[in-house]
Amino acid sequence: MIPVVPGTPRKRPTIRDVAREAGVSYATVSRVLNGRDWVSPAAVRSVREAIARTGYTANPHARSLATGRSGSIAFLLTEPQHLLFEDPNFSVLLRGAAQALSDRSLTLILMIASTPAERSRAVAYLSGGHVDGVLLVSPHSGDPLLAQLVDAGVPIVACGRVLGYEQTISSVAADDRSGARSAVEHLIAAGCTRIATITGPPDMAGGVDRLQGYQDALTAHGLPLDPSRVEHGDWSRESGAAAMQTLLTRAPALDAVFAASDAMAAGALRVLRAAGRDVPGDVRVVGFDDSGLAATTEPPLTTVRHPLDRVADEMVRLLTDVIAGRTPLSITVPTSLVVRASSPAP
Amino acid sequence: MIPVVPGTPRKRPTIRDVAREAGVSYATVSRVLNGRDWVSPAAVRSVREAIARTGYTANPHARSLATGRSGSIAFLLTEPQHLLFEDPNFSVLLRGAAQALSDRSLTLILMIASTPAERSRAVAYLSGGHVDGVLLVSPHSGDPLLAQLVDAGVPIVACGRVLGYEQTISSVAADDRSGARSAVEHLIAAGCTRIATITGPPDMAGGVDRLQGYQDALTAHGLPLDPSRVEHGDWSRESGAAAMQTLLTRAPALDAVFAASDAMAAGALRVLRAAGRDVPGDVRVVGFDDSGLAATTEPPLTTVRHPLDRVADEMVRLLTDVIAGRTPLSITVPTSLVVRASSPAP
DNA sequence: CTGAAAGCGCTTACAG
DNA sequence: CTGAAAGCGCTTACAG
Repeated sequence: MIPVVPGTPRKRPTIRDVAREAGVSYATVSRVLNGRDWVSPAAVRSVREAIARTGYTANPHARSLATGRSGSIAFLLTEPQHLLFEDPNFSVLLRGAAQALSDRSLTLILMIASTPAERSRAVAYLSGGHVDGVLLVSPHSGDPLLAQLVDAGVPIVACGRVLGYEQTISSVAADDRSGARSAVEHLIAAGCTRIATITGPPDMAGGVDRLQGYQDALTAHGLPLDPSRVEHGDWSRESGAAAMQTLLTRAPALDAVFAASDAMAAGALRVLRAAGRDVPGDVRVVGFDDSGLAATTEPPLTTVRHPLDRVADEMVRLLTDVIAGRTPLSITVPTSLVVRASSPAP
Repeated sequence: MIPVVPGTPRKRPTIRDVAREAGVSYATVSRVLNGRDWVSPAAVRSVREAIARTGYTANPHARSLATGRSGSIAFLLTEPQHLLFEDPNFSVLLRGAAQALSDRSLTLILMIASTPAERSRAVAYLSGGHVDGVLLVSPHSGDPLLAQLVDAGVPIVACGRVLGYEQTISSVAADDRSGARSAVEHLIAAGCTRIATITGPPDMAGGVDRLQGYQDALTAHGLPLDPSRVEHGDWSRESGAAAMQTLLTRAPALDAVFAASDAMAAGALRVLRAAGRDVPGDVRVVGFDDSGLAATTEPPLTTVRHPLDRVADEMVRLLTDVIAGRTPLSITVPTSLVVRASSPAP
C-alpha cells in the first residue's frame, strides 16, 4: 500500500491516462463519457474497462470550464436565523432537494444569507454565474434580493409563489388556499362558530392564501368575518404564542383557532393551556404543514399536510426546465387534512 | 435595460476584459486578484477600477482547474434520515459551518448519504478530489465509509471523536465526559440516589463518554453502579421514550434520569407523564445538548449545554489546517450546565 | 466512427 | 514590478 502523505493528494488519472490504457484518442474517451456521439461498441468497451482499471473520475472543474455549466445549484435561505431552524419544514425541504439533485448528478450548495453582508455576498456569488440556478426558500415579496437575482438572469425556482413576481419567477407551492379552507370547514363541521386565525406574514403567498382560505370557508357557511379574530405571526412558535395572547384578550369567546403553521399552533397551545382553556374541549386548534412538530405537541395537532418532500422534488425538476430555457411556471401541489387530538373528527 | 432572454446567460467579463480596461497584461490582473506578488500601486488601482467598472468576478472553475483546489467543502451526513431532522442540533451545526466557510470564501456542499447507494456515490465523489475536505457529522466507529475516505487521503474533520480513528481523523468534540458528570452530580446534590441513564449508541464517542461521565459521578459519590438503570437509545425522541418505558419496569424506584440527548429526554418526559410520575417532583430529568428543544418541553429541561456553534467554527478552522497538511488533532470544547424546571437547583 | 486541434478562464514559474 | 507563455483537464466543432 502506498503511504498517504497528508496534504499531498495522489495524482489522479486524467482522460489521457484512460485513453492510453484503452488505446484510443482522448476525444473518444470524452465521447463515451458523455454518450452523445456514436462510438463503436469495441471502443466503448475498452474505454469502460480502462476507466474501471484506472479508477478514473472526471474533473468537474475542467468539465465546467469547457461546458460553461457549473453542475451545481444553490439552496438559498434568506430568513433571519431564528426562524430557520425551529421548524422541521426547512430540513424536510433541504433533504428532498439534496435527494432530487443527487439523482441528477447535481451538487447542492447551501447558502445562508441572513445578515445584510451575507445577502450582498450571496447576490454577487449567484449573479456571478457560479451556479446553474437557485432554489429559493420562503421568499418575501419586497425583498430587493429578488430583483437583483432576476435582473442578473439567474434561473430561479421558489418555494411558494413570489408575490409580485408570479410571471417571472417559477414556483412550487402547496394549495394553501383550499388547504386552509378545508381546515376551517373541519372546524365548522365540528360546530365551531367563533373561529380565530393566526396568519403568516402578509408579504408571503402562504400568509395571504391561507388567510384567504379561512375567509372562504367562513363566507361559504354564512359566518361573519370578524377582524378581531385575525392576528398575524411570522410562522414561529413565539409569534404564535404572542398572537394567541392577543386573540384571547380581544376575542375571548373564540371556540377554535386555525394557525397557518404548526409552529404557531404549538405556541398557541401553550398559551391556551396557561389560560386554563382545554384543547379541544374549550377551544379546538388546527395547524398547517404536518411538520415533525405536529405529532409531538400536547395534544397532537390536527393539521393540513404540506407535502414538502414532493415540493422539493418538483422544484428541482422545474429548475432544470428553467435552466434549459423554458418559460416560468407555477406548480401547485394538493394538501390533505390530518386529524389528531387537538381537533378530533366531529 | 438589456432584455434578459431566459436560458441565455449574459456574456460575463473575463480577466482579459479587465486587463484591457486597465491597460495592463492579464497576468497582472491575476496578481492583484490573488495579492501574492508585488504589483505597483498604480497598477493595483487601475485594475481595481477596471474590476468595478466591468463587474468582473473570477470564474471559480477556471481557478480550480489552474490551482488544483476546489474551494469547496462537503458537509457529510450519514445518519439514517429519521434521525437527522428531528433534532435541531444538526441544523445548528450546519448553520455554523455555513457561516465559518463563507467567512473563508469556501463553498459548502451538502451531501446526505443515508442509503447504501447514496453512500457509495458519496465515497466516489469525495475520493474523486471534487472537494478540498469533508466535515463529518455523527460518525459511527464501524462505518466502512470511514476507512474508504481515510484510504483515499481525503482531509476530514469529524464532529465528535471517531472511535478507532483517534489518531487518523481530526475531530472537535464537547467535553462529553465531564459534562455528563456535572449533570449527574447536579442530581446527586439534589438528593437523588437512584439515578438512571439513557445513553447514546455505543459505537459513538458521545454515547460512550457520556455514559462514562455518569459512572464517574456515581463512583465519586459512593453510589452503586446498577446495570438495570442503564438503557441505550439512538439519540432520538422515540428511542428515549422506549428506553424510559424499559427503565420504568426494570427499575421502578428510580428518582432521576440523565438522558444523553435532549431529544431522548423529551421522549422520557412523555413516558413519565403517561406513567403518572411528576417531573421534577417524583423524578428529576436532565438532558444533554441544550438544543432548541430543551426550552420548549413540558417542563423545560435542565441540560448540559453543547456549544455546537463553537464546534462548527473549530471544525472549519481545523479542516483548513488539515488541508494545509498539518497532522490530525482532537479539540475538546467545554460544556456547562443549564438549569431549568425538569430539575431545578436543590 | 475517430483524431488533431482549438478553446474554456484562470495561475504561475520564467524571463526580463 | 510586469509580459509572454505554458498548462490545468475537459468538450466540441472540424475534418476525415
